[in-house]
Amino acid sequence: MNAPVSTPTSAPALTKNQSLVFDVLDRADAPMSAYTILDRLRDHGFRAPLQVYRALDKLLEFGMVHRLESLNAFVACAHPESECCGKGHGHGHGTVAFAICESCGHVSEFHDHEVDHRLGDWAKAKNFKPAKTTIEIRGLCGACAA
Amino acid sequence: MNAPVSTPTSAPALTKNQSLVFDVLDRADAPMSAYTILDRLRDHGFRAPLQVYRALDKLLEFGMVHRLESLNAFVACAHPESECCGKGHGHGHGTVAFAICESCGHVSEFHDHEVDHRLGDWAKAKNFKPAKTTIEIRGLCGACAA
DNA sequence: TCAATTGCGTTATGCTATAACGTGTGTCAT
DNA sequence: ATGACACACGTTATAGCATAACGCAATTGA
Ligand SMILES: [Zn+2]
Ligand SMILES: [Zn+2]
Ligand SMILES: [Zn+2]
Ligand SMILES: [Zn+2]
Repeated sequence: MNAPVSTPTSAPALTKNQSLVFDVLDRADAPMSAYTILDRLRDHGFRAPLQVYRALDKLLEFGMVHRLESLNAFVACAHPESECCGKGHGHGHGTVAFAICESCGHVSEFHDHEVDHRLGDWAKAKNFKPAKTTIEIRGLCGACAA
Repeated sequence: MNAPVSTPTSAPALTKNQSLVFDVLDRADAPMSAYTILDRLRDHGFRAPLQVYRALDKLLEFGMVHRLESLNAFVACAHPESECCGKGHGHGHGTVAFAICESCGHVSEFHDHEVDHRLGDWAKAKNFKPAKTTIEIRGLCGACAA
């Protein structure tokens, strides 16, 4: 009864907890910490941080959620469809960058091919094998800077 | 008696605590968490995390130390001398990137002009005002990948 | 001399993340 | 069927990272 429930879509089947966590993130208009997510889901039976962290781990693995390292918080993936650099695994995308407004909390997710390649070239030159790359720009969005 | 002690160098004068924290980081061959630094300095009278965090805040402000967001840890600045993009404030440097080996902990700090400008261009196009940019590549260094 | 500023030390607290245990439920080869 | 396995789940406890709030001491510069 705890197995993932398949859906008519092509996305990975999510369990109940995973769906609940994803829905909260997807509806949010700013990054959320695991504990904030937990509080939002108390009415749905969530009682402990691990319930959130376990769901987040899977959602991260599926590429449906991103972790913002500079905030210790999470956002639903919002990268544009039909991205370049698809790595074959369906929804997959290459390295992505985030612009985070420190005033309103809005996050813009984007991909820059050139940046990606520059960093890849550096790694190749140094014989470094990248596993995961984090790019986060903190600042003020257009609306808040005006 | 707690005022900064001036030195013969051009660097900002550091207080005793700031010097102790910086020395620990400068001698380390891997990033250190604030609590690890604290433990290293118990013999020098450090008793509480705030003593470390306050010193780190200043060292970050001086640009002598960097925070690795994906590790919640700190490293002494090791960017090459005579960098481009100097912003006028002496030691100052533009956005810097880190390659972090997940096996041996070694960190390489580098600056890539092209990446910097690409991200700057994106920001300009989106009317986003960057305050601080984080670039961290986690992976395996040449020695560990071999 | 009197504020304002800065650094310091201490205690307490809050936020973020994982360890370790056991349960239930599907899957699949035997 | 039945056992082994993988996986999701729930719970309690603990570990790791960071700051709030208080007061004191020294420096600086009106
Ligand atoms: Zn994405
Ligand atoms: Zn904003
Ligand atoms: Zn540096
Ligand atoms: Zn290494």
